[in-house]
Amino acid sequence: MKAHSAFMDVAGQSLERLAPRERILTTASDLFYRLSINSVGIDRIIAESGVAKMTFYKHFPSKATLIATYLRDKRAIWFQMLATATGKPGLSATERVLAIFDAIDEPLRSPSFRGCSFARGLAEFGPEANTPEVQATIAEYFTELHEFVATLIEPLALDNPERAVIQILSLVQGSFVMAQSIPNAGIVEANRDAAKLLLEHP
Amino acid sequence: MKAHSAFMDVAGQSLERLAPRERILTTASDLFYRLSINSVGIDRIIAESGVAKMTFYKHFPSKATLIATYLRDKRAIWFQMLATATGKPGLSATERVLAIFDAIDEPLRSPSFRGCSFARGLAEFGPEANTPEVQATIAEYFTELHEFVATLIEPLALDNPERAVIQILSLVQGSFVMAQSIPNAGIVEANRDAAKLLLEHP
DNA sequence: CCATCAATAGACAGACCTGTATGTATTTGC
DNA sequence: GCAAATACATACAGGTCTGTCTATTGATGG
Repeated sequence: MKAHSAFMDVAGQSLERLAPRERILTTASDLFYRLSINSVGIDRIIAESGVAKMTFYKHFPSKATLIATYLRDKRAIWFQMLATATGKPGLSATERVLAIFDAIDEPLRSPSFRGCSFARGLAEFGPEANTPEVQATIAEYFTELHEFVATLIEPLALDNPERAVIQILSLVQGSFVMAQSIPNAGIVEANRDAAKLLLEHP
Repeated sequence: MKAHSAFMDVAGQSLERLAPRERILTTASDLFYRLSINSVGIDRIIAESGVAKMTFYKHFPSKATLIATYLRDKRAIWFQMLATATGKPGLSATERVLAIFDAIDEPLRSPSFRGCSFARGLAEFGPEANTPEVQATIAEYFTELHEFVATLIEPLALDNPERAVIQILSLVQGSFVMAQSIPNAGIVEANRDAAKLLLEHP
């Protein structure tokens, strides 16, 4: 199953030496995120990843499968990052929640930041779309994120934990949108302050 | 310039009796919002609005023009609603800000709610798109909304008014995203509570 | 009543879309 | 080194996309 041997001799464009499946996913991820999913065609992904069309369709039977795989990869990376940030030893329960904001601060300042892939996915593949695999992947992400934050908040023993979860999630998603519309402002800092107040206030 | 005479005799499907331009806009608005902009073609809008293709292109020289018009109409309706809600006489400065949440509560509970048209527009027409008219319309919306909230918050004479503006806007945009991902929850109520605390707390 | 303009119907161009088919070359495992 | 799997290039099918063109019908206003 391993696809590329050990040629670590020189640092080429990295993409050139990847296995076809990885080249496709890397290219698709870049294009889907920079532009949008519906506006990027299979032909372009095939051309830019330097892969034959039949190779593409061997790895991904349809574009919908590629999209779902793209989203699942994004989800894995994002939750990995979240788990690392919130799981650092020595943090208080409140600090674990606020660590979410610390973790997203830098990415959101990047000029290449284009928002939350899943909120954007929802914008393109809503309830009336005919892509159940994609819609299910998006729905699962939001459920999982909700549970993740609920678990973080639980030890705080708040009067209304569900309300706090909604507030934190809204501040996070709101940060993602705002970072695109008014860049270079202290958006995450402001919303971290808000989260802190909400968690500490009775 | 007037296009339809006065036949108010019977209440038909309302769309049938509108002038072509209005039929196009109504149909496009419905499809763009329910599905997405990129996934709805001109042909479908023409077919569903019951208009000839040349009539469409007479009123809207390109799809981009239609999109921009659609967004400008949405913006006008939305700001009209905001102005009405926040401008009611007898409200305190804080209540005026919170009136935003009161105003969005019901729409967000509707099963047909599909998020903020402009955040979704940003998802489809980002910095790398080749549709300057659309991108400019979206950017103007966010600037205007920012200014609107800043004006509402100004009389509160907060220590850090800009931070409060970001927080309120984030809670609003976050509400829009969350309402799609976990429907039927008290999202707006939770975020109204958050806004209240943020505004009243030092 | 007639000229003008708006709207209709429908064909068409050329590009792009997803997905398939047909061969050829290149790795890879044994 | 050789057989088998993998990836390559390319052409093609059938559909959809935006936008143009022609020709006809219908309403309006003087």
